[in-house]
Amino acid sequence: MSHLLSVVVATPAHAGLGAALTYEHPEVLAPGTLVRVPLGKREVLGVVWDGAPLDTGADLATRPITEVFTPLAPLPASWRQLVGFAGRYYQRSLGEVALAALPPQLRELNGVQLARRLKRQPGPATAHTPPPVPALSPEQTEVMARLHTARQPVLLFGSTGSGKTEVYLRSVQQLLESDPQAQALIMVPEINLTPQLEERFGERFGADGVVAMHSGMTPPQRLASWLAAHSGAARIVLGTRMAVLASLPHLRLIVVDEEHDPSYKSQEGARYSARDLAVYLAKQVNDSHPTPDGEASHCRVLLGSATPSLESWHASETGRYVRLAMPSRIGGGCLPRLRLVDMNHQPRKTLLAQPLLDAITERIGRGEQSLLLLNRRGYAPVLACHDCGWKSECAHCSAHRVFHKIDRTLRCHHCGFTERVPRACPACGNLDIAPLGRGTEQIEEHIIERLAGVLRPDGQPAQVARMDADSTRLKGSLEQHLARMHSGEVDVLVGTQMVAKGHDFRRITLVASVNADAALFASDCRAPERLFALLMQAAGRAGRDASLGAGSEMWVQTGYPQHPLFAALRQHDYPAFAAQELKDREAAAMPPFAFQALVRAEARSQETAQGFLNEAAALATELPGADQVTVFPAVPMTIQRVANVERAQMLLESPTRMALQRFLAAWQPVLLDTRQGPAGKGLIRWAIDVDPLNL
DNA sequence: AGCACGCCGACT
DNA sequence: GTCGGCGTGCTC
Repeated sequence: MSHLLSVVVATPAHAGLGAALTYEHPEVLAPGTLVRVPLGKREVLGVVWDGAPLDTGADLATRPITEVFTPLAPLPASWRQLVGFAGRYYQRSLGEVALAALPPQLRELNGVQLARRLKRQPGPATAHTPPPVPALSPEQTEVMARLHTARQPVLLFGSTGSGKTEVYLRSVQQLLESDPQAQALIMVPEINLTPQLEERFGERFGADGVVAMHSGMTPPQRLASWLAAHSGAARIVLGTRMAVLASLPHLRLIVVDEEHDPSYKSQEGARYSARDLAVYLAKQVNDSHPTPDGEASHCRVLLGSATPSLESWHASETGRYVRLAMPSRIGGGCLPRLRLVDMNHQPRKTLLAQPLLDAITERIGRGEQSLLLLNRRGYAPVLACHDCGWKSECAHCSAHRVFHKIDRTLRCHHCGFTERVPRACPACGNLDIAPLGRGTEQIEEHIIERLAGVLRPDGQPAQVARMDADSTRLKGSLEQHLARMHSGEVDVLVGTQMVAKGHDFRRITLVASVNADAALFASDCRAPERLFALLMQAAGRAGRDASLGAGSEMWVQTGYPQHPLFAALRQHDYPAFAAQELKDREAAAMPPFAFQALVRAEARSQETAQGFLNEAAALATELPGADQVTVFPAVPMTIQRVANVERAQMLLESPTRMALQRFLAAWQPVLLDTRQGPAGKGLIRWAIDVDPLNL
């Protein structure tokens, strides 16, 4: 006698298969069990899902499950609920989300190999002597006390340097001590930030119970971490957004550090927000373990930021989240003073204003470090001919190729197309072609020139370094850069936003944003919020050493010094900035007061891409929820063409999340049909992005 | 998504 | 004569 079971496999929503397939097996298997099943001519990894199979739909014979991964415990209910929710909410198939959440190597192993891997798991923890734990500040103590009683998600609003990490460490410590099984998940926005976090947690709790999870790990490492988390051996999981989809059977604490960071929103595959899923997951864990001793099994979420997302800030205003503030820097260090340079009063084409150069020079003489920020790598964003107006456009994208002086190339940052810089204008032969605008390479070159002859206290000439995606491409070179910075070898560091994030440089007393204006007037409604966060975060790099803090400064070069954003920045007043932004958002009916989704389409021609979207929209007017959803006409994306593919998008807006969700769910089959019909001819692909960050 | 089948151009 | 391009169709 065979039993019929629902099994989820990695099929995308457009494959025309149901959410789960039906297979047979001599025994009933618990939901969450990993299995290997035949699918067409191949064998794939699958997960037994909850609920009896629905009718198979077609009159196909059900096939038997090939193999059951018996040594592995079934994936927990909270994980299945999370995956189910993510699939529904972000409009992807269950199988796609479920299988993407598993370590890729799991697909390649059979049961025997897996059993071998499991045996290789580390044995009992080696003894660990915890280091002396620093005393908490009054603010930290207060926060720890209030954390304990909060039942909702907590927004930890703490300035840079206020000791948020110590609060995370203490929360983990209390958890591990109070519950011998409990697990904690700590997320950071970037891979770069995991090593230093791993070190801090390893030092405090012993390296045995700590594993990392991010896309920079090798497949065997990822499998090992995943297995350690799934078996419960790993008590602490540190990782990037993907870690929220790990299997953590005893999860009791989730920390989302720098919760405002857009990196938490995935930009391919299922476009999920790891921060939002973290909040959902904690709620799931709590709802599925309603134990009377609630306290012990309660799963907390802690969202930390000095500049929270407006979504989280709003939730903490309405009481959905509890807001706990830590306004002071540890050790009494103060936040840097803002110095605005009005570029209208500088000679035209000034790269770095004289007063800024003087301030940097002065610091070099004192043995202090400076940080120059510019969000453009390369030497100049465009190369242009003064005579005929030729510009270094990419042949395959609607974008300029960036001039990289170091290797004399023009590079497209979107498709990678690279050529040597032409000697003369390719259009008219004129020799007078010149860079337009500035990038990190140019700033580096310029500052080296301007600091010629400037000496450090030790009598050595000033050292300048550049840190961006180009200078850190090679393995280990990021670590090298950081080490040179920490050792004090470098006096001035020029870099893109990667230098603004998280790194704790002790001797920086000056941070300068070379050109902030592009972000000030971008059409995207989130641009000011991002700029504010970036500048605050950058400012946080300065004066971390309290003895130097008093003289630390944040310089901003701008053509619009009266912009209200700078007034709030001067006071380090995020609440004032957020209040103003939220007022504007409410008036404009933008998130978090409205809910959005984007449908994106790619085709060889713009007409095809837009035609598909507009046709699908025309067929959607009667769908459930349509009366509460505004569907805007399809428009070309900001960068319309990438690698010879035309891109269009369509914005959807609704005053309620529910209506938008209902509408999207009903619309998906329509989009699939449209894809098959005449309007879908020539379409390359399409995708839905719920709660998009970049419009 | 994979992996088949299927029908038209340049190679041993 | 075959190898191979990617267009359409199917998978419990």
